[in-house]
Amino acid sequence: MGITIKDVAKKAGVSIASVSRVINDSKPVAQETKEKILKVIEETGYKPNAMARGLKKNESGLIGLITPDMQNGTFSELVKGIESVIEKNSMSLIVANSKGKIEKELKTLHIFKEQQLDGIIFSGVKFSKKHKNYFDRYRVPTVVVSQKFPGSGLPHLAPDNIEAAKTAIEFLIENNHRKIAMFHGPLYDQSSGKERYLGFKKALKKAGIKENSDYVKKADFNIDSGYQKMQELINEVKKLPTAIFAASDRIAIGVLDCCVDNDIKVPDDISIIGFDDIELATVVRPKLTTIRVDHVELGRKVVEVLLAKIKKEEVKTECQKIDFELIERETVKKIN
Amino acid sequence: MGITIKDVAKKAGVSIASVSRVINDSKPVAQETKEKILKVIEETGYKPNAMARGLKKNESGLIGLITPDMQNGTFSELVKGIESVIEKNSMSLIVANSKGKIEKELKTLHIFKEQQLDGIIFSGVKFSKKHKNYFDRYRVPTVVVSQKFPGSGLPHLAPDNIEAAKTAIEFLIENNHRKIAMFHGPLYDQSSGKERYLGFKKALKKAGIKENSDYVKKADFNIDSGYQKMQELINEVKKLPTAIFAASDRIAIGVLDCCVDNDIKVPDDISIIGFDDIELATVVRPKLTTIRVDHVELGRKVVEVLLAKIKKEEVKTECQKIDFELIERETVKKIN
DNA sequence: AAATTTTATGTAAACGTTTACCCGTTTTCA
DNA sequence: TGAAAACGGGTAAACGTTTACATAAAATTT
Repeated sequence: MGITIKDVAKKAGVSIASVSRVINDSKPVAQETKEKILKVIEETGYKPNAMARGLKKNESGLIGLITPDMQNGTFSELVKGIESVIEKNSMSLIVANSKGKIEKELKTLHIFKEQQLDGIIFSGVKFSKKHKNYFDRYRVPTVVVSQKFPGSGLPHLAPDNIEAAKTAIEFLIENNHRKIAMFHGPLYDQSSGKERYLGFKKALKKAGIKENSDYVKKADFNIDSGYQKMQELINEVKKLPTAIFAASDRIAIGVLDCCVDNDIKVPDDISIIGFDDIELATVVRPKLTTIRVDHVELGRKVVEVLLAKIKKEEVKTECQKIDFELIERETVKKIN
Repeated sequence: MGITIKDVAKKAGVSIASVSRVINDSKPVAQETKEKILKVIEETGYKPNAMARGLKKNESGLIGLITPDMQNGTFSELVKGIESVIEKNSMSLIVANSKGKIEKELKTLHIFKEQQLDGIIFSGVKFSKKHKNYFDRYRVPTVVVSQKFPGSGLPHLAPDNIEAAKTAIEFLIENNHRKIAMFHGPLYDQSSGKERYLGFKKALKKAGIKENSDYVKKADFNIDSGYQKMQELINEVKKLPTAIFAASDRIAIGVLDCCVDNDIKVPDDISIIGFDDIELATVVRPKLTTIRVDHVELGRKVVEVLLAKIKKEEVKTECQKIDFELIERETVKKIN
């Protein structure tokens, strides 16, 4: 079928060893021979078979990414970052969408194991016993992104959610907001949702503001959920807060929608601040003030850590922090 | 290092052939032996090495997707469709982002070739001589998605852009719009941009409306470009059209933005209709009337065709059409 | 009961690489 | 000039599978 190293060797009148040596330049080969071989490779369009090579060298040149959600908006940035460094090392990326289902995650991990992936970038929602079993059993180099999985022993990169949330709230406080609501995400242990909530509490405490439990709601990270929670808030509460901190831009946009439908003016009647800075944030009117996390950089760093782990370098398992930045747009009112 | 078929065989006291047979159940094995082997596999957590298998069977279980843009909004739907059927066949998906750069595309194709991918889903912007050379030389099963590449001889799936565009325009005409503008995309031969433009012309002709060349502009498929072209239109033209057909939702949203900034009311002063139905379309206010293309289905069908091609079944190279649907929302005014 | 078929299993040769090991030439240097 | 070192390149053994072929045992037929 395809052209193999043997064909090249024969055509060039050398041994396969020599061909292999020039391909990988793993050992010196006489200039003349080298050129002969290169020419044949050029002519025949020979490409080494990665499976054979992988079998021999025990590496596949493949990195796998497991994500709960490709719709996410931050996903494509993350991948951009990942690809940029993966490519430099001439590896390829396999993506799999787990939809947040543990079963799907585990299944994908199995496939990845079979495919002999060199490393895995794991972005899950929850870290279960089953995950732990898996990672303990098959020791594929893995790094976790975004979420924290305590007890996994896996290195882990994420923005400093606590600090970032604190920054958002402090911004509101600086602008004289006192009645601040928060719509946080699911509160799994050490999840980004929880951390953002912690940051919220911390900032409030520091400013000596008492948390009002009527103003705190759990949402899922999507638009509909944001809308729904806002509607609940409007129905339940006598006096609306002056500002709402949403744990994601999607939630924030749902809130915004709901305000429009209820004739609540943003930011005049109520201020909103989001998290992530996805594309939607600039498309919506008024444009969303939010916390921007550099997911391209996140992607890059993740792969760097992963590569280090693959090379068996020592890698610290604590969280590495990614930069964030408050992006001031149009949804926060400066109160006098 | 890892557990191999040999280890399993030894532990179970059988030959590796038997183990292989129960893994693939390629030949009958006595119930008793089978159970013994299965037990050992269970205990050891043995996973067959896909590289070794691939080397032998000459297939990798990998499908590659080359896309110019993962940011696209339709991308994640496409992948969802692709994954759903890929998964059923226990294969995996490799994605690569070409950013529309031919060099990157070619490079990726080379990597895919090395990795012995079983098939390629190619979504490019332009089909060059170099692409042709490539596909002629390495005959990897490939199907093209979205764009049409005349002369490539590759099977190809896409929505019926001409009909879809025609439907959009006819909807405007039914609602008594006569002065209709179009912001189309790049007009490469048989590109989706061109086809949508053709549909526009066709509908106009059928209704006996003369095309006004001042109203036709080339945009790129993004928000900024839509904004810019709209601004040009406003500056250049004495009398604005009553409706604008944008070749993508992103263009449409740029137009919408520009209208807001110029105090043009949508849809009262001007109507807008988009194409794709990405998430943004429902987030923007007023919500965008658009042509929805079922990209999940597109993804599914693409893989089905690809799988057929991999199995060397005869596949027609003509375009296969994907359903579309006009989604009426809030940006088109019904004129009396 | 012998001859035949069926069934279950094992043996060994591929698949296309990389690489340890070997050997013959040439160069270097005392 | 001869011994040692350096160099270039070949041979063959792995890597972990699948599978054609062979063979022994069991089941079936005559």
